[in-house]
Amino acid sequence: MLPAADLQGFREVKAEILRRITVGLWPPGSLLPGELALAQEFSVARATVNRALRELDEAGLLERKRKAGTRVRLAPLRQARFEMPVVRDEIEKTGASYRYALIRRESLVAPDWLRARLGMVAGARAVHLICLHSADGLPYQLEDRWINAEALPQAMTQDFLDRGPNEWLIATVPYSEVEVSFSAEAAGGDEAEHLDFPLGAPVFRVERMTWWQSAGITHVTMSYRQGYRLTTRY
Amino acid sequence: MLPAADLQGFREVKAEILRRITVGLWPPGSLLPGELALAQEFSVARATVNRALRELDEAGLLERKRKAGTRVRLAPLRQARFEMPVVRDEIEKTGASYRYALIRRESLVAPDWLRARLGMVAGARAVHLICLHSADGLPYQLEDRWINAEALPQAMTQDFLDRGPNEWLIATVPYSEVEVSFSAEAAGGDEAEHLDFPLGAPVFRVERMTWWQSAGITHVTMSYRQGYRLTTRY
DNA sequence: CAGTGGTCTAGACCACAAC
DNA sequence: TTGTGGTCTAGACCACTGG
Repeated sequence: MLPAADLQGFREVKAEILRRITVGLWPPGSLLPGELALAQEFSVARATVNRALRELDEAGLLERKRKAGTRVRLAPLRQARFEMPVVRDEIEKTGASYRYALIRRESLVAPDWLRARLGMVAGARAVHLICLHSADGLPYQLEDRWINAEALPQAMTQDFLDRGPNEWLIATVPYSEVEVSFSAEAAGGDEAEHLDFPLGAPVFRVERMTWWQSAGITHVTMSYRQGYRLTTRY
Repeated sequence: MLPAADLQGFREVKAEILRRITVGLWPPGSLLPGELALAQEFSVARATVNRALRELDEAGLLERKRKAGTRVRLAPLRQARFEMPVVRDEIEKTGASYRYALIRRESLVAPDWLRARLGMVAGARAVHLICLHSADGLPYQLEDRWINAEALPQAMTQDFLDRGPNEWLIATVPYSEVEVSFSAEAAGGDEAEHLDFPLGAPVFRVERMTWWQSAGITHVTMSYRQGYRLTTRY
């Protein structure tokens, strides 16, 4: 091994370890030197090496076990991370003008499927909203939202005329547990009408449920305009 | 404030801080005490508080600036993280049997769109593969892959009959820069035929490009069987 | 049982940005 | 200028787990 120039911070240590993996010096499955050995080689404290290794582990490149040591993963864990901003920000970030419109608003007894998903009691009431978010006047996202009115009674008195329920919820519920899923579906009647799709055309849908303190808060289905792509790089 | 029971590790500190945010003690936009103050309150070292705050920051809940201090984000950054395992693992994890089949294999001059995407020179050759991955005999994923043969000449001599190009690439190219995107598209001829879709039906597509040391390696479009959903929780 | 990673501590210096 | 987070260090104890 070449004489190791002294590295400075955990970032450099991380980069050097990554380099050794990419050039094949530490092939998949191989055992890395212990933290102490690496710390001595790089002339840094063990905590510095630890942070570098921990971040590479979290990134899915390494596999660490006490006593067994640190190994390069045979198949690096492929994981993708997406930022999911509020629609308004997503649109305004592109320079387009944002417009919001409430299409339908109704207050009713929660349907069975919603009660099951959010864990609501029988007979519980819910607010149902349909909203359209547009970019430069063109339909961008159709939002079909249900809010648990037992958990959030304030939702009953909101008119949601000026801003979308998403923004209102974010400002109202401090923090929540979330489940998101993506899928491709055939456009239904509402989507066809408001997003200007042919009926049955492919729609990119994002479905999200959120809980707060173990109470189901809201369920939303967001359908995007044609050609929408969710992209990330890492 | 109630007398703070002494907390033990960074996880407990993190949980306590999260609790104070969720119950509204530290509302969105508010300024948290400094690391030193928190360390004293919880009777831990500043490094412990630092790690707790750093992780909450990475999770998108806090906003930290030198000199300005740590604030609760007005709108918590919503970010979703998805595990994207190799198809074989994804299928076998459900208990289903995995089957791989090579449908087409051709070696040709890279088309313009591919050259543009991967940064290949004019006239560069590429290997084009179409593969089907099945679960319990049912079509699960159709893979349409291009490999840059200039960057990976070994791809020319691989037959890809026994295992998918994805697994071969993972074992061959140590590490790469990746761009992933998700979209909903209308099923084309290949998809209709091999995934047993009606032509034009909605298909969930994942597109991925990878680079290694700034050389474009591969481009792949993966189309999933009907009903496929990508789900995550956080 | 012994080696490895996981975490904590106390103290320190520095960089940045608000004032 | 000065306060805050960002990071490093040296040392320590502990928990898990492989041999």
